[in-house]
Amino acid sequence: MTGDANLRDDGTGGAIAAALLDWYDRHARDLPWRAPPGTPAMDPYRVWLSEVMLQQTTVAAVRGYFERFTARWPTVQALAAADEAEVMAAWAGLGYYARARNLIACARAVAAAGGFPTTREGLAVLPGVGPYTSAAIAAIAFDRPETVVDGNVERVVARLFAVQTPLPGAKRELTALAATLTPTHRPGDFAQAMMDLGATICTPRSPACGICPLIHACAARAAGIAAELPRRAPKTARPRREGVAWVALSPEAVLLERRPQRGLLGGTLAFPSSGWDGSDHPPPLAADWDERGEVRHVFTHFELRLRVLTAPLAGNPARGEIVPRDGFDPGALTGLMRKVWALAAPEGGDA
DNA sequence: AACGCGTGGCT
DNA sequence: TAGCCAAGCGT
Repeated sequence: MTGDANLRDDGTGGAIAAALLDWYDRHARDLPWRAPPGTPAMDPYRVWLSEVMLQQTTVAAVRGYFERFTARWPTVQALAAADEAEVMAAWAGLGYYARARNLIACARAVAAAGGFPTTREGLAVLPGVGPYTSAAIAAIAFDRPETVVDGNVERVVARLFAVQTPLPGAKRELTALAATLTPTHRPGDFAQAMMDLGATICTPRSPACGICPLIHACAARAAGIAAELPRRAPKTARPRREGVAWVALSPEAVLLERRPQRGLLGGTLAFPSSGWDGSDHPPPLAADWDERGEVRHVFTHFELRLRVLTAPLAGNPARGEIVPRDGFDPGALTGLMRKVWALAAPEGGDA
């Protein structure tokens, strides 16, 4: 139960791993995709699915999606056989939709190969599986001593070693330092412990150093600069874009379209729109459009103000697809398009 | 090597 | 309110 077994005998690294694993045994968060501390290997499908969902996404946001996905598609074979539009609809609202497209491609490649690769190098070839995710699956699902470096680990390591180099340039340096800490025993628990520590104690703004299991090893704490690390290069301002969304509807149907596979909101279901994403379209329908208000939405690299117009759905639209109202689920829309629907819908948002 | 890519919670 | 940040990847 304690972290005293098979420690590396190279001094600091082993002692830090031991202290962290001991803390993890007592304080590991209870998460739907996680086995109890000490469990040697976890189902690679669940590890992969959760890790892809967690890319740049909070635990709170992922929980429900993970439960729904695993209930509906319990195995990678089931997911590989799923209809693409159904997977996109199930992913809708979670963001970064290239992940959903890569998820399908990855599931099909894995199912065709008869299972997941068991090494970091083999995993890193899969679509949507990069340096972080390949190391995480190798460590957590296959008990390999790989070093997992996400935003939490970068912060914890920058503080432990008082690294002053600003991110993202410090990435290589921090990865090398993190590797000196990785134990050969329980590498998956160690990786998850580092991320739990970063998420709950070694937090960005005001770290709870008073209850940190690594306080005696932390150079930044000793220097009184823990909250200032990691340093980051200044960010560029976020520009504002403007556009229009057209919602054509009748009592029986709504006009929707599938966005191009690549690019912004690629492959998702949307109302026809223009002027904000590089496109320049006329309205999909010649009509007397009614102004319903403005939606505000913040993307990673720009802020959007989208005017929402409605009109009766009649005649032959120049683009889009006429979808029956009883076959239209607003839950299958992205966050942005849900806001558009909330303004346009006759009864405050439900289909 | 930068940049494009969503969304929501917290301060 | 406006900014910051989150279990990153692909190009």
